[in-house]
Amino acid sequence: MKIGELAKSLGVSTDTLRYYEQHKLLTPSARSESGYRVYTQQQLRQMQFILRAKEVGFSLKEVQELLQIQIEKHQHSCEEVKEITIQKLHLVRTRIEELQRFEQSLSKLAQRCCGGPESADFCSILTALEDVDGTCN
Amino acid sequence: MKIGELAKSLGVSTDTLRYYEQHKLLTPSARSESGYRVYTQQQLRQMQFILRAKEVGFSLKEVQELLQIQIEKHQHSCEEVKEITIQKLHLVRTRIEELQRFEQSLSKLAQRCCGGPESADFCSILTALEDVDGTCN
DNA sequence: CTTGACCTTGGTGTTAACTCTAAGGTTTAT
DNA sequence: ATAAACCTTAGAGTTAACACCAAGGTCAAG
Ligand SMILES: [Zn+2]
Ligand SMILES: [Zn+2]
Ligand SMILES: [Zn+2]
Ligand SMILES: [Zn+2]
Repeated sequence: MKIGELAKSLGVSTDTLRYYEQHKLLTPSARSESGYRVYTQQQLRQMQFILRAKEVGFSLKEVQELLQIQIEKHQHSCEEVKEITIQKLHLVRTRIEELQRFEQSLSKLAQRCCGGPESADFCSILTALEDVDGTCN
Repeated sequence: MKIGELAKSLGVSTDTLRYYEQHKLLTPSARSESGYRVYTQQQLRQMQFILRAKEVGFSLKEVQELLQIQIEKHQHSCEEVKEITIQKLHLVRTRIEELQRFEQSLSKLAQRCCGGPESADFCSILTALEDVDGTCN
């Protein structure tokens, strides 16, 4: 398989594949005489692993860790894998909480504003942001 | 007020104030003879507005829009202000949903892995990521 | 009169995950 | 034989919101 074929079958760009190579996520199995990258089913499966891990929310850096473990499975433990997953989970939850605070504040602000066509001179969103005690939250 | 005093009273760095100036969020009211930035109560209030808007989740670009409106209030409508708020709200909600999907997937993965000290040869997290039908979600 | 704390400008560095460009070599089909 | 489609490399650009640095000017206190 050449890079374009692999890219097409995965729905990613050739740039992405070269980028992953640079970042040690996927190495072609060989080069052709003319220097073209050559991939096998093995690499296809590895890319599928990478893409699934990304879908689940792992960053490329984390995917790299997981890949390393997956490749040398018997030198690593379940504990290790679960640890990475749990850490990511905590991170995601923290971010969700932050965004939920934003959501609370924004929806309260929006509720109080009439949203009408009159001038914003007394807009409650603006006054909430202006006043020291503006109840933004 | 000089930049250091304003920074301290707001709990931000002087770098941040200069950055905001570059990005048209806050202009000092004047310069001293020696070229120092001079700020008044007016700028202090404007910075408080900016910081409150940021706390609520607005990006600096959005804050800039809001500031423009706040400064020329009577040339703008409640509708406009509410629109910006609602748009941000939608964006935040979309992001929350995405993260919640991540959370779902990750917690299911984590639940299925025993997390023990044995080798990861049969780790269910890895197999879920490997298999085409691995139930990652 | 000399520290030391403050101020100035302009510039680079950070993070993530690509995307795009330029300048050129290779393959395949017509 | 030539155009289209593919491939190569190295490097720059994107976004957000600053942080940090160098080289130098300014100001108050002791
Ligand atoms: Zn109104
Ligand atoms: Zn309003
Ligand atoms: Zn296990
Ligand atoms: Zn496991």
